[in-house]
Amino acid sequence: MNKSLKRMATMQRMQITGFELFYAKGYYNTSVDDILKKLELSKGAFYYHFDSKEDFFVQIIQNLMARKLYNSLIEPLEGHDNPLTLITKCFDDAMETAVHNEMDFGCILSNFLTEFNGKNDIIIQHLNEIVTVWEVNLVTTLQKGKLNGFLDRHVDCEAVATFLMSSYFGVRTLMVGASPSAKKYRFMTQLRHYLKSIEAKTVNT
Amino acid sequence: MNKSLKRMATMQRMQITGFELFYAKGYYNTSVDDILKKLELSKGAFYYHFDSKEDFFVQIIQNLMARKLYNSLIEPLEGHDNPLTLITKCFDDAMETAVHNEMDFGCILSNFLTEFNGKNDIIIQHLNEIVTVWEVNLVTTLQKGKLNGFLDRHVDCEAVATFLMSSYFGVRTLMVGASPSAKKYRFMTQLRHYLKSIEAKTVNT
DNA sequence: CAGATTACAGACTAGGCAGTCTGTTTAAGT
DNA sequence: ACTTAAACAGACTGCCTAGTCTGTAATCTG
Repeated sequence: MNKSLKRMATMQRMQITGFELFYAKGYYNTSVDDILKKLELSKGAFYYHFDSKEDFFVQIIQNLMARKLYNSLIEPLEGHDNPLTLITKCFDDAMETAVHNEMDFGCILSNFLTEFNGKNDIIIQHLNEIVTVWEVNLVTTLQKGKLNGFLDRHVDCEAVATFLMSSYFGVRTLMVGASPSAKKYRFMTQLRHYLKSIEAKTVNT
Repeated sequence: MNKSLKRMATMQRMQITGFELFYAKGYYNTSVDDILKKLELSKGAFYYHFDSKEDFFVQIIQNLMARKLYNSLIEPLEGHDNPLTLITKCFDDAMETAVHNEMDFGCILSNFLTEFNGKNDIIIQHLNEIVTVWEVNLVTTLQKGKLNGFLDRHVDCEAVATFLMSSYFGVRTLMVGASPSAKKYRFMTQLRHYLKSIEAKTVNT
């Protein structure tokens, strides 16, 4: 096997396992040794490939978390359909995996934002970058929807994006508690209510 | 000074300082020594009054967090006015302190729920108790509002409560990032939109 | 095949952690 | 004033943690 390929493969293996454990147990609550034990690798291997635990996590953000966000919350919004329909389906799908997945610990972004807030500004910056990517995409999608006549002309797309992100972060936190599917259902009914209120008024045409 | 009074006073001092540090730095990221250093007390004092760090935190939940939740999110909803107006003002006030307070690290409940999820079931149980108190109160307030003709007859009060709690948890997480006051403003405009959509339709009377 | 570089292994260090234990001071009761 | 228990002080233990360092096997290169 090519050397640089092997290097990439090992680094990716480490990042995937690291991501799983960090997500499940939290960054500060997961030791480098925990990750290495699961990988059956040694300290030497880890610090050969990464400068520090922090550097390791930053790379996980950029490689794995960014991709995950894109797949679940950005890519589903592409296309020229009604953005409100797309957003509804996108949120529904994202929450559905949470309902059926025992290993779901809430919204990845939201969890880590909470964990690092006030503790590690560098990591917070990297996380905020991803949040911004989502926000920008949401706003763009909404604005396009407005141009295409799906949204009411008076809606503030940035405000809608903030509200949508807030509610999604929050419901994912609530869903880790009891009866996630009931909470999902309740949430979705109200989300539809809200989205309907910013829909283009067909009466006006 | 009476002995039991002194005991209470010391325990309360410890809990207040512990709460501040836990909220700012997280439970797992705050050591008992950190708290004792700020208090200028010793290990002996701490373990004389509390069984363990966990026991200490559970008491903080029951004494300080429960009270804080009541003051900021439950008590303001009392009365026979329009619950939608009360909720709007309640959220606005709760977020306003966050805007002006440098030491705001998001919603206390939401932060700790995230931190302990999957790590400490006992503490999660105690936190969920408080969340339930909030939920029950919200639902009751909304139902009363429906009876009094402020809400549309068809609204699902439990779903509204879930949606409100979600959005509040989430926006508090978002607000710890950049430009909290702008986010607050955007959030509030959309919250009003949403609440208007579940208002009683005066046309029907 | 020789030598150089890569990709690890694992012992080790220094510091932090929750919790224990023994001792000392303070204050209440009599 | 003497006793007794409460309210601490602080050294100590055992364990965990991030990161270092030296050694070694595997692999590529000439």
